[in-house]
This record gives sequence, C-alpha cells and structure tokens, in this order.
Amino acid sequence: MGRGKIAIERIDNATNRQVTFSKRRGGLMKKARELAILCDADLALIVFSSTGRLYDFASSRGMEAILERYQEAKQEHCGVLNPTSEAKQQSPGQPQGR
Amino acid sequence: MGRGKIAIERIDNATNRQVTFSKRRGGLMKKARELAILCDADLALIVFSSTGRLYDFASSRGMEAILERYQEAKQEHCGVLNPTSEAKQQSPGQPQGR
DNA sequence: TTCGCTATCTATAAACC
DNA sequence: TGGTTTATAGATAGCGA
Repeated sequence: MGRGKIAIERIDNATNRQVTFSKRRGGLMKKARELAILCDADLALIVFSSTGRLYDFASSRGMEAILERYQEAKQEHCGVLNPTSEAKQQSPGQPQGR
Repeated sequence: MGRGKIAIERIDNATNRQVTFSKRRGGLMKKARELAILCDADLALIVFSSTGRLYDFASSRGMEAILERYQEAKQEHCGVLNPTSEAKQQSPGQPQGR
C-alpha cells in the first residue's frame, strides 16, 4: 500500500523498520478497538517492539480478565473435557441470538 | 469502507454483526502477522467472539512466552524497580538489535 | 528523528450467487 | 446459509519540512 508495495519480510533498514512499526502498530490498535466495539467482542492485544517496549490494548473487560478467560478456554480446548460445552457455545446466555 | 461507511458502534443486526466479525477478525489477524514479521515484533492477539468462541495469534516465540513476558513487563511498569533499565531501552548499545 | 501529506494499495460493506 | 465479487472507505510507504 502507500506509494509502493512491500514484501512481508523483516525490514532490514532499522530506521524504516521503526517508522513502519509505529504506523502499523497504531493502525492495528485502531482495528482491534473497532472490532471489539462493532462486534461486541472481548479482545486483548500485546505487542513488544524489537527494542523491547511494550504496547497493549484490551477491550472493556480488561486485560487481566481476558487473559484469565484465555487460559480457561485453552484448557478446555486441549483437555476436551466437555463435548457438551462446545455444542452449547453458540447459543448460551447470549439472547442476541440471530 | 466498502460500499458504504459505517459508524463505530455495536452492530445491532446479529447476522450482519457475525459477518463483519468474521471478516474483520481475518483482517486483524493478517495485520498482526505482518507487523510481527515486518518489524520483528513479539506479538499476541486474543479474541473472543460474542458467542464465546476463541481465536488467537502469537508471533514465533509462542503465546505462553509472550504472556509471561507481558506479566514481567507489567510488574516493572507498576513497581518501577529499575529506572535504569527504562533509561537504557531506547538508544544504548542497540545498533538495531533484533 | 518526528510529524504531516498524498498517491496508492488493501480491507471490507454490500450486493450477488 | 455461506462463498464471491465489486466499488469505495481506510490504511500506509515514501517524501518533505
């Protein structure tokens, strides 16, 4: 995009990489926020720049809550404890139905 | 974008919200992957749809590693243990690091 | 180096199938 | 209901200050 097209591979030039990082990070954060609002999704985004700086975004329920929820979901996913819970995932307490 | 412009607010129509979620989730994941590669960043993205389904993406080092790194970084941030480490982050002996 | 400014490229809202 | 297509809104690479 922009004036020219670029390949998706590590940018060698450090200056350029830094500039691109700032711009795309901003864009990604914006998109993340939009998705969370538009679709009422729970979302967490964590980014470490190559210089080690941390940037993050989390939807309204907060980062901690989402990370916890993630750990729980993962456990289920791997352990496959309740086939039932899977089957029910799409309708439960969400009246928004369809 | 697309054929018409939309406001950034929760989409009421459930069907439309679901469609938009799928599309934007895909786009967001793609952007996240590009940022990680282009800028050699360490990145984690966690998304829960409003129906409760989990989707995630993590750069090469893996989700676990990134979440741990996040916890550590947060501690530092809040506790402010090492002013030194902060001060050194942006210029010192890091020609362009990686 | 950081900030703005376009020309372009990409993502995507609707329309179709 | 779910995959394609299309025209347009939005993101952004390269510059210039």
